[in-house]
Amino acid sequence: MRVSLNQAQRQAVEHGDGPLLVLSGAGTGKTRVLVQRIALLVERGVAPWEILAVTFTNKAAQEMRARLAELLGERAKAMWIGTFHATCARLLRRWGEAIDVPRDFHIVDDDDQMKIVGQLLKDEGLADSISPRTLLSRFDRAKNRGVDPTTERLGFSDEYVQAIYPKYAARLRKEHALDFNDLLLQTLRLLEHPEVGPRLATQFRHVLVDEFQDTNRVQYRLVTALGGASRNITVVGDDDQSIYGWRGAEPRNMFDFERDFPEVVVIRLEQNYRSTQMILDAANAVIGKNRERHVKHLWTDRGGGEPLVWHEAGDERGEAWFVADAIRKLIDHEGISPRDVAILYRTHGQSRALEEQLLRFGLAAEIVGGVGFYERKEVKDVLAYLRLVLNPASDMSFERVVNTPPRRIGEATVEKLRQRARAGLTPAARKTLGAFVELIDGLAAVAAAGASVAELVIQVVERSTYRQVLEAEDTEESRQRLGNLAELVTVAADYDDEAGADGTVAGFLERIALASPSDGQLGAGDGAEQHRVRMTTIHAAKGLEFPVVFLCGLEDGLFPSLREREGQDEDAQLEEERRLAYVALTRAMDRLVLTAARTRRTWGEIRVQTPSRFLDDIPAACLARPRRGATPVAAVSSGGGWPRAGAPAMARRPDRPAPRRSLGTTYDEHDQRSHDDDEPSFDLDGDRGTARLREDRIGAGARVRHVQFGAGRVVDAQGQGKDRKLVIEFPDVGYKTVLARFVTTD
DNA sequence: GGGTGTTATCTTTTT
DNA sequence: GATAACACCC
Repeated sequence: MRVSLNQAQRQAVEHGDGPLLVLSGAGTGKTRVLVQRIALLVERGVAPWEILAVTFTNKAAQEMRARLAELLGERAKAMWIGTFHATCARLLRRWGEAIDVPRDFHIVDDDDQMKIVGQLLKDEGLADSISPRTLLSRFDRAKNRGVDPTTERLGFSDEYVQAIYPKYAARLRKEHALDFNDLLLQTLRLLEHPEVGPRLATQFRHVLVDEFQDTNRVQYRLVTALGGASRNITVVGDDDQSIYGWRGAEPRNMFDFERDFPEVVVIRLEQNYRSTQMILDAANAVIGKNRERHVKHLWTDRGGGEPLVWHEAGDERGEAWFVADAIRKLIDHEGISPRDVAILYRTHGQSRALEEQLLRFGLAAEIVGGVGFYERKEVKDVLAYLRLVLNPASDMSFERVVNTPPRRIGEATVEKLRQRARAGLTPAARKTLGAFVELIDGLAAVAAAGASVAELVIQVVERSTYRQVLEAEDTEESRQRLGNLAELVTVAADYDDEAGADGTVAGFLERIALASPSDGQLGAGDGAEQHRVRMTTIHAAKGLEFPVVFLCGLEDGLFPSLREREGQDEDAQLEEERRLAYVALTRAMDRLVLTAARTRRTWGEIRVQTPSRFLDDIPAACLARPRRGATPVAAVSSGGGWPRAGAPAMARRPDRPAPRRSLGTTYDEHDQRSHDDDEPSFDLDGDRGTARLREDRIGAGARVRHVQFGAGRVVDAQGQGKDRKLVIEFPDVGYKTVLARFVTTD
């Protein structure tokens, strides 16, 4: 760690009592400031347990704790360091009973929420009216602001919210469950409790908040309430990096803080220690287009730097090929470590093509986020067993596993139980249910006998016959699942080791509930991560830095995402995307490569893409691109090496009249040929171009074969691509409408 | 009640 | 392309 601090940093570190607002641009060393400041507070006599540091992600919390442990040793352990949600869970666990939050509450994740809401919608006969996801986002939108969804009077409240939310809340109460927002809201209520509130407000002599621009209204109130007594609140943030508006973040909180704490000392960190001037110039130019911002003057004494490389490939595989090839050469010829390289993208869906090509080039990737370990079905099943052992009254857990693995208890039986119509059960069902109850009782006995969490997990997998069933299946997938369950045992064993005598099943479940899926990623500590290129969404990359950054998928519609979002106007949305671009660009220390694909396959559909409008904002002098005709490889490495500053290239939109927002355009063969002429080297498989739009070629008169109905003749066809429907006359079954992708042409 | 095959839907982004 | 929901058949 750099020990020396610049003047502004020093001022922030040494600030004494009273509110402090640190406006810190990207790469200006805010984490260092926070850590040093906390260390100094302890040196000055503040007890570790009187310090509360709130971060946004578990990763950030872990890192902060680790750095403080280096400086302070054991004392770091007693500090309150965690995410908002983890901190609130801890407070509620300790004090929640004062406001009737049950001591044994558990936390429901998105999946559970969706299931509950889906079921309620079905019960009310509204399943076709609104999707659970939309409804949940409406709940959240109110709750993010501390408003009860049913009393919301500001416009977006509607009959569905009115109908379902009370039932949803009741359901959670019954299950002793809180959702993520409830954690925050209940803690806020706790702070209003006449006895507990004042006590909590004085417990922390110093409250410090990282990424303050991403706090929502409820979190703002939490911070000011928790630090209210001493007014020793330090908030650190950068409104240009506010990228969680969709989650209710209000960057405005930064200004409100100044208003609510007039004596606040404001310090600006503007010297960037991370990136070259070239990278900063590009990033500043992009963010400069935003209107709603506090203008900052980021500067660096790392002058110059290499221009950004821009490459547009034919399709996403070509893009991935370019990236993988470039990384391979950086490692082989320039001594770059895989660990120094990050591939960033807008959505998780982009990762697959990239990973495939990396593999082809012998490069291992660590994908952060995506389909997380704790979201796997088998893992959730076993966790549901644990929850059921803990709380036999949990209907949600019961319904999840009563027939998992299948033991002949079907929907009909479950429905009877729901109706409390036990009398109507068939004798067979009774017997099976009895056995299930015995299974759970047996597991409870194991737990009561003092088994470790890991042992209990093993018992669940064994006694539920999960292992036997998966072993009998013996497919690639079942082996994978078995492996995941083995991994879960390891995770539990780690927890046992760490928590020691304090470890409980409940503690284990809570840790998992609060962990983001990406926190469950494996491979930590085996040394292999040193050899892995990191791949992550831009959101998950916030706060990180890498010597070399590849930013992929710079295409309008993908990045910026132009997807409509309820409750946020288009301009605000675009500004947030632009901030996201700013975050992405400023992750890079030395080298930055921007890529796009002219066509991209999404949802099995090929679309023509246009380069991102953000590219237009990057000054031409900051961009280089491989010479036309040269293989893209040459530009990045090998012979020509990395492009030099002043390379005579600039980003241009394609001059063909591609419609700017051409998201619905289907791909055609001419397009493909012309692209392939451009970049013949990308065709590695030799299987491209075959059967691309096979479906569209099937029209009236075609002879086709269907797996079920046999051979037939097409009499009519409608739609295109994967949605193309055919009306087929089959000699045996008559006319049938069938999707074109389900028939073969012999 | 369960298995199979067909169809609809899906994607931002995270605690 | 993948997966969850659904319809149909045993």
